Amino acid sequence: MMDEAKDSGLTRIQRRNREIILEGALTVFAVNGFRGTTIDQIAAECGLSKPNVLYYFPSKDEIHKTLLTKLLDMWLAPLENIEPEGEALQEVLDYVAAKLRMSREYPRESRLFAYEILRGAPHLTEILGGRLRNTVDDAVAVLRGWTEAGKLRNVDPHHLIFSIWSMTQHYADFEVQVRAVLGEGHDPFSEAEIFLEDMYRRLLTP
Amino acid sequence: MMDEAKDSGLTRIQRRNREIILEGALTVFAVNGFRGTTIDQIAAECGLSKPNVLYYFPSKDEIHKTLLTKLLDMWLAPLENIEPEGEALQEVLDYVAAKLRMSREYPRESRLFAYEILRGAPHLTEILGGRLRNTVDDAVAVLRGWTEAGKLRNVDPHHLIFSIWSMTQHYADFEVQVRAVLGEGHDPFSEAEIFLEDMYRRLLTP
DNA sequence: CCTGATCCTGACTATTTGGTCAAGAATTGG
DNA sequence: CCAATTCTTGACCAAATAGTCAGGATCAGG
Repeated sequence: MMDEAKDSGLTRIQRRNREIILEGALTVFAVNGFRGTTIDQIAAECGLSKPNVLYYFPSKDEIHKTLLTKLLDMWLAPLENIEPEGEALQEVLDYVAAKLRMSREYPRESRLFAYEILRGAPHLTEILGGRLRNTVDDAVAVLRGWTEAGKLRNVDPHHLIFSIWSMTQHYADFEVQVRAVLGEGHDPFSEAEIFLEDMYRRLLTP
Repeated sequence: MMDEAKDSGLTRIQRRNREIILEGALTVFAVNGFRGTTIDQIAAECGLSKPNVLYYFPSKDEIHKTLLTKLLDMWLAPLENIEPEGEALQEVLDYVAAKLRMSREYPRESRLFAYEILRGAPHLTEILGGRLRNTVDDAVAVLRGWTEAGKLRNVDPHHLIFSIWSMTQHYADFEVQVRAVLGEGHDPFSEAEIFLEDMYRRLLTP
């Protein structure tokens, strides 16, 4: 077997089963967290035997790390897609909307990261201070540029980003609470969309 | 031994040791979550033996539940302290500030709740739909009143509350991330205080 | 259809962990 | 100062859990 790039050295079956395992593991980790998840649960979730799961991944740790790094791109993409040449306010509003949409469509990913950060991010330490920080720094620079050009009201760009993260992810991570408080007959996400658009428009319009 | 109210039926030693255990358990649960915490860790944290911990509480579950219910009052107090007769905007700003201060001073409590909600809140189900929801409903009514009286700009009161919760608790729950992104030389909480005051003032001023 | 490689699993081990218990140590009240 | 009560713990148990392994099933290429 040759050892080309990334996935190329893998059998069809390997590719498929690794995918199945990551998919199932994501579901279980998102509900129970790392420590609360057992390999048996993952195996059951994907309809494989436990030894079979461990045939494709050497350990529970490895499954978890693989998931986190694999999903980080997706999670950071909207921030990287901010277009410095775009219309400032609209770019931010688009980012907020994109982030909220991700919380709605990928709540498992949101929870996976939430659990990991809560634990102190043992599997993400380098990334937090490295790639993530760089990405944020870039975005911060763009925001500052817009502010200096008078296109945005002057607010602390770091905390602006934190606010967007926390508010959008809240609807995925704390969904139980949100639903309990709202009761029946609410669509948290579409209400949030309206609220957030209004909020950031008001906050950032010069 | 007679069985009067709450704590009264307890020895001095019982009161003291239960307190020590809850204190130590809070520290450990806040870092590792429920499933990630072992009774041994709790025992070590408080300098007691494991059987001794289990002499004062029948199970790990019970320690956790006791902590959650005990701390819920504290956690909800600021929301209950909103004064309908007060000056609307200032009341909300005070609430935000109080909530942020709690994140700074009681990060363990914040994380304890965050972990619990993330898990789906098995130890808080009744409370979420009961007491919490009522408290929020009351606050929502007050906010609506202020809005109708023209004292606050018209925003969805539920989502206003969610936004305050998520943004303030973010600084406790996701502290690792916040610090990694900001780097050295920042005081996240005092920066957040400025940002949040500005944000909510702007959002809510009619 | 044959053979070597890949895939899969039942049975197993070692460790961790929640919880028990009997017996000794300390404390309390009379 | 004595006895009853309360407190503490070493030793233990049963269940859960991460991970192993030998051998059988399946598959891909020739």
